[in-house]
Amino acid sequence: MGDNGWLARELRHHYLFSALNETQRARILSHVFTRSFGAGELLFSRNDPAPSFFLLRNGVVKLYRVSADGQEKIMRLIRAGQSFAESIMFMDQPHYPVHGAGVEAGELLVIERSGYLEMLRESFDTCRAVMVQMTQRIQAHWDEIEALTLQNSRYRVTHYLLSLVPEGQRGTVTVTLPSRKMLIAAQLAITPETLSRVLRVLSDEGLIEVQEENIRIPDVDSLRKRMH
Amino acid sequence: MGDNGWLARELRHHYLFSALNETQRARILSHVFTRSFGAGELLFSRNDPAPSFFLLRNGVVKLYRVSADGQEKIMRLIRAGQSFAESIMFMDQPHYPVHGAGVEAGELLVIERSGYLEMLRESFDTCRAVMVQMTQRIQAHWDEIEALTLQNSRYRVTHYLLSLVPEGQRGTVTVTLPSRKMLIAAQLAITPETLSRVLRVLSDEGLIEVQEENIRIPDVDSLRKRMH
DNA sequence: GCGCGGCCTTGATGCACATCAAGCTTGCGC
DNA sequence: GCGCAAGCTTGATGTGCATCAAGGCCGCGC
Repeated sequence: MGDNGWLARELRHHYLFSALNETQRARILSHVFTRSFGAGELLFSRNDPAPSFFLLRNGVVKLYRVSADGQEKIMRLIRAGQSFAESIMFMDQPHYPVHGAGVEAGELLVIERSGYLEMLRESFDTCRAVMVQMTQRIQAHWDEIEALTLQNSRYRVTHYLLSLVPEGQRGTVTVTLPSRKMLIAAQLAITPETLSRVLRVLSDEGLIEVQEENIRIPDVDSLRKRMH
Repeated sequence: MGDNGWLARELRHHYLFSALNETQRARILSHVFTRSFGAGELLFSRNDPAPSFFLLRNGVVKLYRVSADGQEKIMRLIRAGQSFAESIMFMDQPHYPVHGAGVEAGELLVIERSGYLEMLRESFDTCRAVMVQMTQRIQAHWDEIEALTLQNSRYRVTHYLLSLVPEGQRGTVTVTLPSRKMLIAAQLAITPETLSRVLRVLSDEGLIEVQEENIRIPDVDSLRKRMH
């Protein structure tokens, strides 16, 4: 991409690169380029051959699947600083397992699988960092599968709201929904109508107060107690 | 464990150990012991501190979560030769994220996290093998989340039946359900009643023939075509 | 200004699956 | 043999969420 100085500096703080030494990091730059995209632009389709994975610099990206009848489920919403599709590195026939598309225009780093993989061989610490990430991803999936099978929509919405509350916060908190309600519904695997209704019920019960995309939670603990 | 000769021989064929050299494999044995368990016996609970992961030698183990009202969702059913809970290796506060219990009595190898982790540092190939496994697990989770959100019970049951058909097989196949129908239902996140009814419908449509736990599929392709 | 499309809400209706309940079969202990 | 429990099936009923439909609000282009 030409201007490699700040790129190297930027990469230093991401777990995929932080454990590499300067030589390695310099070497990897030849396998990296940037790409910008618009809102709604398709980045890759499910089952496309996957030569690269990505690091999002700014904007928002959705990873999603589509059912036979066109319904869409967002598997993950990517925000600035997050990497995605790393796992294609460890497939022997790398293909993207989901669709990827822009939600808000932005720019991403495209990292070539083969080059990075070679680098991995030399850095156990980076290997370990990748595995830590994958483990966290697996945990998240289990939580989601649990929520989908063992819990109802009220639980899922409440759980989501609580996930927006800063760690360790108690008492009264105001959170801001990080995206349009439609997108949130698609993540929680409910319809926008249901999301709207659940928020209504919660606010009728005095557990939350909805003001546009700002949600005031008078008491985090009592919300947590009444998830079911 | 004393009798280490066959143990070393047994381990050689498992991906967690196959890339290690003899010295390493010998060294790891001091971090491994066996444990036998009965049907229904609890092996570990969700949130227990997790010093070890496991390799199942024989019997069947279920990994599951339980909802507030006692409903049980089987996250994974482990069979002889499979390892599980490896991912606790990469948590900084290792705790089991699910319950584990015997389904059919058997015996498992208990592998200490710390010892194995040290070994990993020395073998990129093993690292890579672990990452490949984790990647496959992640794929499977995405498929499951998709099935839970985008597909109905008929699809899930059909998909499950087709997963029992040997790779590349076409035409007429007979598969045997690998466990009691209750357990299968708990994996597919449906009730035994619904499973029973779906099988009934499929067999009324001539797509399958049910004979106890043996299921004859006259034509794999037409079953695949009529999943929805 | 006005019209239009996207997003959100609210209500009426529908449907897939769960729940509840009863009956059947099989295996096991006595 | 009998009684009993576990697993499976089938039918009747219930319910949570989706679907369908309509209306309000807001931003944008004309």
